[in-house]
Amino acid sequence: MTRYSTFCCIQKRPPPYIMADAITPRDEDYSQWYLDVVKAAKLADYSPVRGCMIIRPNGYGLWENMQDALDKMFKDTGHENAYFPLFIPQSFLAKEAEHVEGFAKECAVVTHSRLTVSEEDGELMADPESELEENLIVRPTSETIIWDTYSKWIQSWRDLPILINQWANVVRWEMRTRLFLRTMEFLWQEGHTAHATREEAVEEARQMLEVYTSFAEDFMALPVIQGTKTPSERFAGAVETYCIEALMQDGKALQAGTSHFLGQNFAKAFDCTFQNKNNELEYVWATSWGVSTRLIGALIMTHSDDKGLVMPPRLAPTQVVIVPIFRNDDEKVQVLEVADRIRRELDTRDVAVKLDARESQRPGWKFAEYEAQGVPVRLAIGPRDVKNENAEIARRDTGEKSIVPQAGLPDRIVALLDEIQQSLYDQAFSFREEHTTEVSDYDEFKEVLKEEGGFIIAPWDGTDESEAQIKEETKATIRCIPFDQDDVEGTDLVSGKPATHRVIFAKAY
RNA sequence: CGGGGCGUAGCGCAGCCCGGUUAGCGCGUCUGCUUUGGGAGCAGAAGGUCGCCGGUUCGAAUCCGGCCGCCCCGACCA
Repeated sequence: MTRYSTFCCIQKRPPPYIMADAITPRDEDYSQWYLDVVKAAKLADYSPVRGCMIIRPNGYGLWENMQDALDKMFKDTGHENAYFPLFIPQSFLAKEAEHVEGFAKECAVVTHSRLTVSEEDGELMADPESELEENLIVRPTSETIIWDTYSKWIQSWRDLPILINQWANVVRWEMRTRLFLRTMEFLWQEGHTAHATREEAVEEARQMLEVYTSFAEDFMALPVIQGTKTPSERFAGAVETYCIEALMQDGKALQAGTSHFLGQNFAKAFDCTFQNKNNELEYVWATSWGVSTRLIGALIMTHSDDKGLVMPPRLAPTQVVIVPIFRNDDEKVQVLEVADRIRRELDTRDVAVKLDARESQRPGWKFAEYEAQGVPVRLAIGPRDVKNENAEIARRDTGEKSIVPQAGLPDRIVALLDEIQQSLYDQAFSFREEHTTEVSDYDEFKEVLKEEGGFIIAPWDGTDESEAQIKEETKATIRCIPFDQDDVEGTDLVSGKPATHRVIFAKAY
């Protein structure tokens, strides 16, 4: 159908030039590269409070698109949104033994309700008179307040299941923070469901892991491996934690989403029972599942390059930017007419398109700026293009540029966005394949870990001791036990005992 | 909590060792003209209680003491 299907590359990559926001190359300092990209792409800023971040419009736009896609998937699987409070009575957290142990060390505690001016030094201080009768904690996660509530909502099997999600912020007082990857306050969604049977709850937890997998792969272009967490990596209070694990460009693993089968632990802690069809009183079965703004960190570290952010088209707040080029008013009128016509055409095709007609910045500046910000496709239209009825297309992922006719441009762009989406996935998938190694002995394990990192598949005897020893000696942890394991061969790397599972080891974020 | 680094203009830094004109440079900002197909050029301008408190001194960004904050690397974690 498309008459002009051949892209002609008219120019190679431009030589490096001095950039306003220089980005440290990845192979020089990966950690600094990440911070430079976040800054150059205007995703986030540091806040006056250590460990917190200001999410800028570019970053928040990404999050909004993630929310839209996920929210639709949650609704399609029967969930409803609700909102539970930020403040939780301190006593609630103590009710589930493992849960309190897991979170007690990182809770922000509210002890007073007002400020007053000190008589001694005139400084503002918490008013001693206003000390709360019971401390409040800022939610690190909402299981406790939700199960307190569910215990009031649920009496009968007729009240089940409850399938609720909430979009919220949570606070975990972290020692060491990194923008998006680990911040003291972060945005997330947390699903909390209540079920009549164990089977149904397990099925729910597995279903939501599938939802996360689809989201990661189809929207983020992020290939992930599904599996189960080992007991040591399990969520505090869960019976089983399922996860999706992704591999970043530096060879480190990142947990991209978790889904927990909570058994009856929280039901017991909050006395949440129901009468079943046999007229027996039974504890409710639970799940919880979440993904956070950390996914933005995953997205950055999976696709971006030394020129800045690379966004997958399906999540990009701006998918196409049009940069007009002109030297005088005559050219301006002609160029903008064409540029705006193309903008409208793309708009009717539901392409998120932006025409940047600002005259305060020059075209070259805009090229660099949108590349740093990761906009998937750039169209440049100048006097030559008006005359020849062409446009210049540049794709962010490969840097490829081509001159194409204006006729049929919307179709071409829509197809190109899909192509870029797929190409990003393929590239990330190949990278993961190339950096996944199967080993059978400990020396080989250490060698691979040291030389190239990545995912290392190895036999494990299922004991905490082996896992702990390997972590102690190499810093690598078991990221997950992949699903569907039949015959497991080989022996544990350190104990030499017969393996019970083949697991994925990696250094992790 | 350990190790390292840093606080001087909106941002990035120099000056500090060896105290002494009016605290300087780059980027950015503002004005004007020329420019505009890969981060423009020239000319001019604005912008600072040198992190905070105290001490030494005729005189402190600089020396001394204390405090505070932030970033990076580790231990802990999504």
